[in-house]
Amino acid sequence: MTTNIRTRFAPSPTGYMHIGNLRTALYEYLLARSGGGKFLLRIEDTDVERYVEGATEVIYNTLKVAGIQHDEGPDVGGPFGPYVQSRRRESYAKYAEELVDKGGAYMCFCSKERLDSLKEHDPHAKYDRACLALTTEEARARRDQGEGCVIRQLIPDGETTFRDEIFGDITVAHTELEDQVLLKADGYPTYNFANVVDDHLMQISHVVRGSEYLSSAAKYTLLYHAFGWDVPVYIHLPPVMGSSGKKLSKRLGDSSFEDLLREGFLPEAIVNYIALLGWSPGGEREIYSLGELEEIFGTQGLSKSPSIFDKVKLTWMNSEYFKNMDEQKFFVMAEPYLKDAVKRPGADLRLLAGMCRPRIEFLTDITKLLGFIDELPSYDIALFEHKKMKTTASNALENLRKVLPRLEAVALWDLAGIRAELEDFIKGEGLKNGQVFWPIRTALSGKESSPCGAPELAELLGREESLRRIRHGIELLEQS
RNA sequence: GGCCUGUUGGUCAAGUGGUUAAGACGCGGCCCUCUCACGGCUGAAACAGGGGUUCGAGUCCCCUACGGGUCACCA
Repeated sequence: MTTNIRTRFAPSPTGYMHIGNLRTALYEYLLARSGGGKFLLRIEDTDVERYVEGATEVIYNTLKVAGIQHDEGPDVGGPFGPYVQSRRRESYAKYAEELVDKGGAYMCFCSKERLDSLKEHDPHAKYDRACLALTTEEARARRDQGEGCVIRQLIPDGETTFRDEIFGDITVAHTELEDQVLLKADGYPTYNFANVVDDHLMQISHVVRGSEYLSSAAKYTLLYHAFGWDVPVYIHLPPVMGSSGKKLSKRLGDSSFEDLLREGFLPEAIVNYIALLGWSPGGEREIYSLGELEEIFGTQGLSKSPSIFDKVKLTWMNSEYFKNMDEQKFFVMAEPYLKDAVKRPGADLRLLAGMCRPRIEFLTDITKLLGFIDELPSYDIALFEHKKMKTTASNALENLRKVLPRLEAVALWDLAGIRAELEDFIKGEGLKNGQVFWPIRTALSGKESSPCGAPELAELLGREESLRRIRHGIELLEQS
């Protein structure tokens, strides 16, 4: 059994961390943690043209907020640095030379034009190996004279079989493979090369990446063989798709991690949701903290087929996180929204927080939920009619008129006092609860639903405001 | 187009030859109840199609269909 698990998240800094990327990072992190190993971050910035300013900050921040902390990386250091590929250039050149000497690669001087012309008749034509005819000495001499060149991998005859943890054994005939460029003319390595070299040097044991690399894996395997290095365990993840059925992307308007946070999703909920998107621990449980996931994660639960990102289910999970959250923590998070929604002095914000908690999917829902407290919305008297409550406009009016003086006479305006008075009234009149509670609740809130019932509303609003709203309700009913 | 690969309810998914094919989200109904929400119960809803192998196939094999990936001096 492997005990030295080392995984890595190796994004290229494009400035946009989509959910699929984050999930990959999460699985890499969980795999390392579940085996007591290390998780590292490596920035793959070998494409100078695509570099985006500030993009690495997005990566750091996303991982931090998600709680996916790396043990080694550009910002935290580590024994295998630097962890930024642009700062490891000499290393790639050195290994490329080594591979040339070992016969696993060769220099190529072909121009872009010549390469293009090869594809004129067949766009899928492979490089014709023209430069393979050169001896290494000839090639080096030309290069020393300043002629631009790239280094290409020499694909031998035959076929390669590699194993993927998810997909099993895959065999690829070498005729399908091209002598791909390993070192570009600008001296930078291609992803295909840098990845293999770095993964080896950083002693990565498990390579987790998107399944778009599956068809390249044979080439990487050949590279490891050519160097005489151990091949890591491959884990190719199927993609996360948007509701369009296409892979998640910024272009299609799919939300990034940061977008989701802005929309009000909790990082814990997002992490929990994406952990289960393409992986299952088995069993029926669905709510897991990051710490719990670290304990139970394993590659055997990984799915082979793509998954569609479902914001509706994520929304449900978000509300679950509010419901299960520590009371004080919820209050601290909700407080700004509560204060914004309810300006009335003396409002019991903790009580309100407790009411909102099981009723919200997002913190912003609080505003809608409590807006009626400061100001009674204008409402239609049709609200007083409720079939199930057995209320009509006329009996609502009648009951409100009757109960008003009773409420006016309540000595101590608190929940117990109000409730006792109302219950006594109902009993005395021989009515159903709803016939009294419903009209009062309606008059007090002006809404068809409220986060609490009539007595609670009355206490919340206070004697004066409550009586005022009930009188207003009576007036509305009288006018019709 | 070649090659690689996938396909269980609308969605996420369990299932590794014998099950009435779990569970969750969403949707419908009921209960609780002064509304809404929570909670509880419940319903509709799936093995892409066709051939094999087998006493027996969602599970193994083949073909077809549909989908995804890849074929760059991008990652």
